[in-house]
Formats: sequence, C-alpha cells, structure tokens
Amino acid sequence: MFDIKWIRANADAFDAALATRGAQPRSAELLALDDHRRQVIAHLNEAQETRNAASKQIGKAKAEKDDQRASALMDEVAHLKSTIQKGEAEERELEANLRQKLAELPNVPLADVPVGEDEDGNVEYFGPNSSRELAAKARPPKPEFAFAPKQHFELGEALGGMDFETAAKLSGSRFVVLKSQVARLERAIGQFMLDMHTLEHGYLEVQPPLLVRDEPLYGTGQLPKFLADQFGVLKDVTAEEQSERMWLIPTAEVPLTNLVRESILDEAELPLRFTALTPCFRSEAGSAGRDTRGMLRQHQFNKVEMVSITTPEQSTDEHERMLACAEKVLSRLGIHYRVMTLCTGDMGFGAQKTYDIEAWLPGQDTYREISSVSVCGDFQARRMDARYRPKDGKPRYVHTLNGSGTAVGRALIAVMENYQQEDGSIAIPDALQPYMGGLTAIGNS
RNA sequence: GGAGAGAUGGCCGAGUGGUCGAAGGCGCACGCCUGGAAAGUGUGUAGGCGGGGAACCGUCUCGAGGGUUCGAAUCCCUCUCUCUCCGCCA
Repeated sequence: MFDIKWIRANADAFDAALATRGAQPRSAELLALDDHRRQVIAHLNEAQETRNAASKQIGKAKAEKDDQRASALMDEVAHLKSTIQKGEAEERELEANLRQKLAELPNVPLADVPVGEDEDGNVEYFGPNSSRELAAKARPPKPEFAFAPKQHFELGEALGGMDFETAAKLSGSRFVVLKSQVARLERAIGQFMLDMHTLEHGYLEVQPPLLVRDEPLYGTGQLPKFLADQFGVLKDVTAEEQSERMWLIPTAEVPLTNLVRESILDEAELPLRFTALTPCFRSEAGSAGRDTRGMLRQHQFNKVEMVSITTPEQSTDEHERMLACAEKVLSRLGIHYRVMTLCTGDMGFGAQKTYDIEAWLPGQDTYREISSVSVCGDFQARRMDARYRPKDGKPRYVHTLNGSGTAVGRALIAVMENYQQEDGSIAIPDALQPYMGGLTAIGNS
C-alpha cells in the first residue's frame, strides 16, 4: 500500500514503476481524488472548530445559569450540525475510495530489479559478489546418472508411498496421500528445516493459526485482489448466508507477518525473525492444466516459512541473509540449485525484490522453484499498521520480508529425484538420516 | 451451546452529558539534590489527519464502526475481544 503523500511528491517515479509492472499510470487520478479529500477535510475542520468553540461557551453559560445566552448560542451553531455530518460522511467516502484504489496497486520494484514482462526476463543471481565461479563452488553440483532418472511420482507410486488416485476420491485433483517411508521422509524434511532455522539461523519457532480473518490477508496483500486464489471456510455451514467467513492460509507468511500488526515495536527488538512449518492451501484457480501430474502443484502442501521484521535500514541486508538461510537448506541436502532475481513483471504483488531458488529436478530435466524470498519494504507494514519507534523520534513503518525455507513438498520431490537409485530406491541424504532413525535408504528392504 | 461481567494512555486505575486527550499512581526521560548512589524533589512523557519552512495551530481518536445531542469516555445500535459460572470436548 502506498503513502499518498509519497505519490504526491514522486508522481513520475510512481507512474514509471507501475509501467515496469505492466500497469497504466495512475498518479493524476489518485492525486485529484486526494486533493478533493483534503479540501473536504479543511472545510470540515473549520466547521468543527466553530462548533467546538460555541459548545464550550454553551457549557459555560449553563454553568452560570445563563439560559438565555445558552439558547442564543445554540441557535447560532444549530445549522453547523448538518454541515458537519455531511462533511464527515463525504470524508469517509473519499477516504475509503482512496484506500481501496491504493490497496489494489502493486509495490514499486527496487532500482536494481531487472525490468521484464514475464519469467523470461528473470536474471540468474550469483550472490553479492556476482561471481558465477564462487557460486558454483559453494553450491552442490548437478548429479550424474548412469540410467534415465525417473520423475518423483513414478518413484513414489512404485514405492507405494504416493497415492494420487485415492486422494482424488477423497478430495479431487491436486491432492495426494503420502504413506509409509515417503510420508516419513516428508516429515523428516520439515523437521530438519525447522531445526536449522531455529537452532542455526536465529528464527523463533511459531505455530500460528491456519485459519485467519480477512484483515491479515489484507495486511500481507492477498486481499482484496487475489480472493480467487484462496480457500475460504464458513464458521457455521448451517447458516450459510449469515456465517462468518474465514480463510485457510495460503502461506505462513500471512499469520507470521501479521504477528506485529497494529503495534509499535521498540527499535532495540528489531529485527524479529519468525519461522513456522505449516500446511498451505491454494486454490490456484488460474493455473488449471499446469503441472497436473505429481505433487508439484497441490491445493495443500507443507512449507517452512521465514519472516523478518526490520527497520528500513536493515531490510536489504536481511534479504541477502534470508536468501542465504534458504540456500543453506539445499546445500545441506546436497541438492543442486540456481538462484534467479525475478524481473519486474514476474514479481509478486507486495514485493520490492524477489529471489527464487530453483532446485534441479533430474526426472524433469529442469529447474523448479522451491523457495521464493522477498523484501516488501513498508508495503505490508502500512496495510497492517505495523511500526517501530526509533531511539529518538516518531514511529516509522517497519519493513517486512518473507521467504520459504523451503517448500517441504517440493523438497521431497527434489530429494527423491536427486537421490534415486537405479532399482527405484531412494538414498537418504546425510543431513536427514538422524530424522529417519538412521536409515540410509528407503524402498530396498 | 446457556447465563453474567467487562474493554480508558507504556502499565495500574478514576471518571455516567459540558473548558476531559482524560485525575491519581507506577514506569520512562531530563534536571535538581549527592563524593557517588538510593531516597527525595521539579519538569516532561500517545497516535492519525489537515495547514505551516519551522515554532506552532486546528481536528479526530477513551476496544472498532455507526447514531442521538449545541456538546459524548459517559446515552443508543452493530461488531470484535477478554473474564467468570454451567454444559460439551481433543
């Protein structure tokens, strides 16, 4: 969400930023609306001032038992009542109108974000040193196979650990039933990641609600624009019409970021770092037909999420730090990956800048997104009214960041495809063995 | 699910129509006092919006949103949340 004052002062930059996201210029329209709003406020304040002064006099007169003077004063300001009421109503309406328009505008990309229309405009990122060699050295190499590697669902079904048919009977397409050692492996991956972020990276473990009201979704930017991507539930299905609606979280970013909503934090407590392992629910309404096979794109999946709340000065460094935390997961698992800086046209609604981590999937012979790490500036903070108090001075909006660390379902896919053996069994990466009771492989016993 | 009680500033807590953004206390900040500290003492201590270069001025906010009134923390309506008792329950 934008500060209308910022738009007033930076109208051209604002319109230019919208253009990089493929949107039309809006500053003229918004500023005209704001001018009108301010005019109304000025008139309203004037009328209120007159009324307040008179009311004080009336109070005084009544205290002095001077009823004549009191009623004379009352007559004098009686007509202001309707003026004020009209002004208040008009201000409310203009305010809501402006807020609604601002709420549907995407965030402005940072200056170093590549400009592009879609994912073809994304640029590979080799770390703060921009060194392809250093990055290649630090990351696990691409595995080589003496046989044709299979896709995860072929492996999973053969192991008796992935059942899409039964899931479809229960819930329709884009669900899966995991069983036996595959289910255990999925659980192990989640625990491994969560332990890493809490024990090594300084994140606070949180178990948030999975069901939230409208406001948190509005705060992080899923509402009002992306209503169709959400799963909603009714609190009382027997009273469908009057029933309160709640939302299944599409990501733990929603409850974790909103932990600080409507608060003023102390500067000394920043940055705050939260992590959670939660199921995520997405209706993905627009993407029917993409990745229909396997568990790459599901209505429900587990994900370890990281969220940081920082000062404006800290946020870009925190972004690099968070990316490093997510990369560490893949390094430790020994999975080859690359990092992409998303271009302006491919970034999410609330992001100023986003890195995607794409894991190598040998079965698909391609890289697939497994983590997305974004810095949002004060965009979400404004929507949530989340601020901090600098050592000396007025409250300022915090900056927020979020990143997957990482998607558990997709990590399962990556582990299975990268660690598959010719006989269809899956070797267990060293890092996961403690979480698998010491097993070194599944499926060959 | 049934019955009842509440929500006031960073915290506690007074205030049931009139100079109340709000007594008092605690906390915090700065000063005085002191060799230093404690104690004591003085002053200050919310946020949003509009106007102004600024000092500052105006306005709104006592859980949230509406309403009544010349005037609302105080009266009315709706909502949210908290607490107590009963029932149910992993």
